[in-house]
Amino acid sequence: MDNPTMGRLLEETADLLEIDGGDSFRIRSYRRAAEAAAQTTVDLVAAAADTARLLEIPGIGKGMAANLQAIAATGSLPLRDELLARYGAGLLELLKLPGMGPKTVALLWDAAKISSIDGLAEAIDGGRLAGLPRMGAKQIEKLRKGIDDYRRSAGRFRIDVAEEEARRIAAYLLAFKGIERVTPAGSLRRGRETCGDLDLLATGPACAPEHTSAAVEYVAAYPGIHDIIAKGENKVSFHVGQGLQVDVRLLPSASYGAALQYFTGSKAHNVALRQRALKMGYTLSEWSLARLDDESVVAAATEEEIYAALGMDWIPPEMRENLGEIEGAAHGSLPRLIEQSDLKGDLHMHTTASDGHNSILEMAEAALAVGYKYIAITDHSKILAMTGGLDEKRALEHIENIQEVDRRMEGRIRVFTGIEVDILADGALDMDDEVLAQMDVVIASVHTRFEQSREEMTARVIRAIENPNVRVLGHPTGRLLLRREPFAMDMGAVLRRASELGVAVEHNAAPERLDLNDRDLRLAKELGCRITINSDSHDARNLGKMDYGIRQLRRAWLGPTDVLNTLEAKDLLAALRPRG
DNA sequence: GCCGTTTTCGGCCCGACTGTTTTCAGTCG
Repeated sequence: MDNPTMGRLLEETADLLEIDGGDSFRIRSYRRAAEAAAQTTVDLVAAAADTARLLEIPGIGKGMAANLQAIAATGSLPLRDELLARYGAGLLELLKLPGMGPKTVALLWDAAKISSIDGLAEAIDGGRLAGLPRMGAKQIEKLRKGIDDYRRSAGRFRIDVAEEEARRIAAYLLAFKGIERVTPAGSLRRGRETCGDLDLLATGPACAPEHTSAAVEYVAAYPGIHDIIAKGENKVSFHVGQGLQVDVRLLPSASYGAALQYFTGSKAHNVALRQRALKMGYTLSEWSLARLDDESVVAAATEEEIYAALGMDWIPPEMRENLGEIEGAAHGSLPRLIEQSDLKGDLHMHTTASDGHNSILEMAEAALAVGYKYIAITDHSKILAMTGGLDEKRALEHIENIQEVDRRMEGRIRVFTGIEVDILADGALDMDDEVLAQMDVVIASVHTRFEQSREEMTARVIRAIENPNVRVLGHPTGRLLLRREPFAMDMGAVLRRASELGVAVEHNAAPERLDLNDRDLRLAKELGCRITINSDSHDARNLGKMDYGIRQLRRAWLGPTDVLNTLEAKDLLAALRPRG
């Protein structure tokens, strides 16, 4: 079992304890320990034999060390099992609904024995919630909408979750003699934000036709399998623990390229490509590109050969949505897409001054190690009290501390001053202008939710970016992927105003956020909006982890010149909207 | 349940919003 899984068990135990009405400080301990388990670099299973080693991890005491040892030994935690037996796993799922916390879950359980999302939906339809404490018409309507949203997103998995699973399975497959290559296809390869299922293509001598049985058995023995859906000659389908469906296909290397092309999609891209093939006298399938007249194979082993035979440049998977890439590839006019190595800095990160895990110096050192030329330190402002957000006095002190580190780095890396200031309900900023005017990078972000109409939300954000101190609009849509609906606003109007003002719009690279969706990013590019991609790191170890965000930018065809933080440090501040 | 003392017990991130509450509980960031 890996550390994140152990952390998840502790986190679920905390949720169950909260539903159970347990001591809030004990619950917090479980959450802290869950976080610690997920974050630590210590291999917990290996360390389980050595209690002292576990106790060195902050947040792990004697009780939690025993819990971790129990998990390492048995794969489960007695307290969690006991609570699960009492309440059922459905309650954990209920907690995922927006506006649904442990108290409400407990109330629904106590008063109506509701123990799952389906049960809740039935109770709402049957009118059984009316009359319960705190269950007015509005509340019930909110729950109904929450269920609809949840069901719509259920079955899809965040790209980083799917990719992590793909990595684990690929490592397992590659350990088999005769499997030489494993490639994820489908929406994961195209870099979509979420994946409905996972397509893994494997090839090598063990995948040759009529010799696959040993490899098929090996795949079916993957330890992470929850249940097997289908097992055939060259394909095994199964669910893994979290419900993700995985299809592993074993393919001969001779047709690997054709299969990769076919299973990468998208459907629209493939349809258009096959039409082009037909016009040229070919037929394209998952096995090969072949001549229509004598069925002789023209290309099949690699994607490059196939696209070349169709008179096209190879197309990066992120572009394969039939949005003009086929014509571009045929004319040799596809743009060069941005790559991680183009980035020279990161303008959004947190330190221990608010809710980050590392000091300014540690962030600077980590950024240097990643190869950046500059960073901006942007801790939260005071309204986010829970994060230890900065008030004016602390913000001014923070500026001095940042400048001190900048001096200490002696030009090896520039450390810019900054803040992530919250946009209040009326569009005012959560900090005095005189203080903001002293910052290099002022990111204005929406965190706090108000019941606001689309018009009010749009006006709120536009008023904020009109403040002359604001240089970047931070994670603009407030999207937490698969969990909450976005702040509803007119993104077109916001992006248009931002481009007029010269305010850069951030694409937050954290995989749970990925703020701007494909459409927003294409619109931003169209409008000539300045775009910056930032990690929003709360931990030095996340600095430089931009791959998911970069892939979103690539999906919108953005190149190095479209993104601000490909600039050198000396050009960056000038390129940002002039201050004040 | 953890931690750091005040060294074996008491503190543990806080403030704002929504809906239902007629004085506040629950959720969120």
